[in-house]
Amino acid sequence: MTTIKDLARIAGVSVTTVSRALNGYDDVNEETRRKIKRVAEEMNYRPNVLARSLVTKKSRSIGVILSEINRAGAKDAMLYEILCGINDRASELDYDILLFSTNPKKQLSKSYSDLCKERNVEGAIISGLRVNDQYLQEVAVDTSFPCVLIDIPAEGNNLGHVTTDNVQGARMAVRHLVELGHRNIAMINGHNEASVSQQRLNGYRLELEKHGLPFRTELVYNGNFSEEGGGDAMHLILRNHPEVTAVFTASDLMVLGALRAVERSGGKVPETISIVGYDDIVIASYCSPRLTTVRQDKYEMGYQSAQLLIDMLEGRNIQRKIVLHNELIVRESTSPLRKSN
Amino acid sequence: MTTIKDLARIAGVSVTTVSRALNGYDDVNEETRRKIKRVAEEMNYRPNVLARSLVTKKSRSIGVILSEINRAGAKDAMLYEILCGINDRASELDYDILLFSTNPKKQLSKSYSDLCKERNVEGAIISGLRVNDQYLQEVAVDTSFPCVLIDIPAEGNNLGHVTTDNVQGARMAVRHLVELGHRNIAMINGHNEASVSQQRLNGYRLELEKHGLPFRTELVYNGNFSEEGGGDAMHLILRNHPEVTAVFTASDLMVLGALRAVERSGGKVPETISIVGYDDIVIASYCSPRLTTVRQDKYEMGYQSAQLLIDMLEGRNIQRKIVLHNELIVRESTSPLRKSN
DNA sequence: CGAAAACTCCAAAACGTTTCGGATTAAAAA
DNA sequence: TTTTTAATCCGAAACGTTTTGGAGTTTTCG
Repeated sequence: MTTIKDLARIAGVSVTTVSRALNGYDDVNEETRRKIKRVAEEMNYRPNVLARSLVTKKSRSIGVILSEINRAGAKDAMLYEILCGINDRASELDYDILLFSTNPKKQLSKSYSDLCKERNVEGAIISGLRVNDQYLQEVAVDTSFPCVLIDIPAEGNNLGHVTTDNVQGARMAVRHLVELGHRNIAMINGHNEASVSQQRLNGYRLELEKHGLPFRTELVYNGNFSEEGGGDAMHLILRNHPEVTAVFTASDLMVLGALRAVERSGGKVPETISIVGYDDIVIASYCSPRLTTVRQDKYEMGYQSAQLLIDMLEGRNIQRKIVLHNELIVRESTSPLRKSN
Repeated sequence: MTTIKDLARIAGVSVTTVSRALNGYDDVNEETRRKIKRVAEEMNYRPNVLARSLVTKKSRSIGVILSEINRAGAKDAMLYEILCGINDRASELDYDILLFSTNPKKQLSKSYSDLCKERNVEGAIISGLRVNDQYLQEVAVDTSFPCVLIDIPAEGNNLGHVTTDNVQGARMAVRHLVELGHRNIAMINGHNEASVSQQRLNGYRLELEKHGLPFRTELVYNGNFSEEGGGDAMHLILRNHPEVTAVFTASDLMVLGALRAVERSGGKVPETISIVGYDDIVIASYCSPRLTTVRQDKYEMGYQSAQLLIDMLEGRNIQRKIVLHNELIVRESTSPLRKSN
């Protein structure tokens, strides 16, 4: 590897001058600069980022912490799309991405922020934390490290936050069902430690009340955001609440499980029961029936996260909270209430 | 940030001793070591990886170059699963992952290997390159940089290579169709610049010949690995070759498009035409009909890539070529040839 | 008891950059 | 002509580690 010293020697100038020439300072003669650039080109010189970062304290890299990035995630590909967005924007702005995984072993010995500091990333984007994760406290307290959280509301000095409007999303879903004539609408939620669950539940309640329908806690089941959990929840709903003709589900993945449960019980979607999901994952438009769902733009969430974090890193003072809108996609898993129900 | 100097000062020893104590050298008194460790703990000391790497020349990080990591990839989530595998193994072995994207702009100004050298990764895993990519030459010539290629056969000093047995996979698919009674079997392939396409085509031909069936080039269409391309190819097959009763397709994604084309033409899968896909992407088991396909273990490919690269980095002399087996998954998109065809 | 060996420790150099504070020379102004 | 100013350049320090090559003690052994 050729270093800046080699360049200096060959070009017959000092190391300082090479550095300043290559970095575009204006106290170097244009002719000298040209010569240095030529030599650098010829010798295929690449500055060593480690050395540079060591002195400038800027690594131009950001950490991406995706909790539970595992094969199961392939089903909804949510993390993938978020990652794509982050990657695209970061790369446009010439930042590199360090991917941190958090396997259980590490989690015990090293906190995320230690991980980040050690690796000299300038900031981090974090997704998939539960609201009671200990790291949240850590990050909120330690204001020295810039973070952007995805789908976790948190205030703090060096904290940013991007999410979608989950209340609005849930309301759209419920309104759609109400407009189709449904009155007994259950909900399959994720789990209580997810901020999005709390918000979607809230939206569900608000929209019901707006239409003068009672909010009944016994109609809300948690499916833990998993296919299996969704199936179990649906099973309970069918068994315990035969009056229910529609259910709002907090993720498409859970709908997939619910679909099976309905089938097993001899019912049919949407004929005997309407379901609206959340996320608009890829499978949603390929499975049968195709899912009516609330689309979240995961890619955009990633893209905006990267933008926000880098804005923060570079000292631009902008809105630290970004809320994206959702969109209701009507497909085949919902239909008007039939008299026969 | 507390540095090693701070520790030395507080602990009352030299910087050297702190370094050696923390790194487990045995020329430091156990009592001294304990004290140093205690101080380090108290001051929440984290070694600066930049500084360390600068002198050791080891960054304990690997680059992952996924060409075309974009939202479209969410459909098959292949890259995601590969990435998961890489991530899991790398993290188990305590390596960090630097994610490199290759947008067209950068590609022109900087080659992958420059990118890697500049960023001081010790080696790279590369996926998604076409066999005629200029970087392949680059990488084959420049033996100084350890690389593992996924699905690209290449020999070289510092080169590793993991793939699945595409010939065998294709043969299984075709044999399955033959055993179902089909005689006129078309193929929808990817594109000619993909190594896997070449191999699958080869497997298709070999298996046909084994069963005494003619290999007819006019029955092979390229669908460019895209849903749309698969649809177009299927359209042509249906129009030009009404005798065809089964098609082997080089990716599930293309099957999805083909399914639509069949539907538009008034046919039905598998009743009027049988299709077997490749990859076993997530959608394959959710779409309708569920896809008979050749499963590749993408996660394992990633996992093995990481293992192989790190073996190479750490000087272990092992087999540089890893070929995983595929598995035929029979679902609903294939059925025995009917007399009515 | 003296020499060798073992045990602890450390100063300084090195890694490849950037940056600070001038120094030298040439051009412009007085 | 002398003084300012502008244009170029450079030496040395700094970033936070690891490593080299010893040096000073203490222990062991003949």
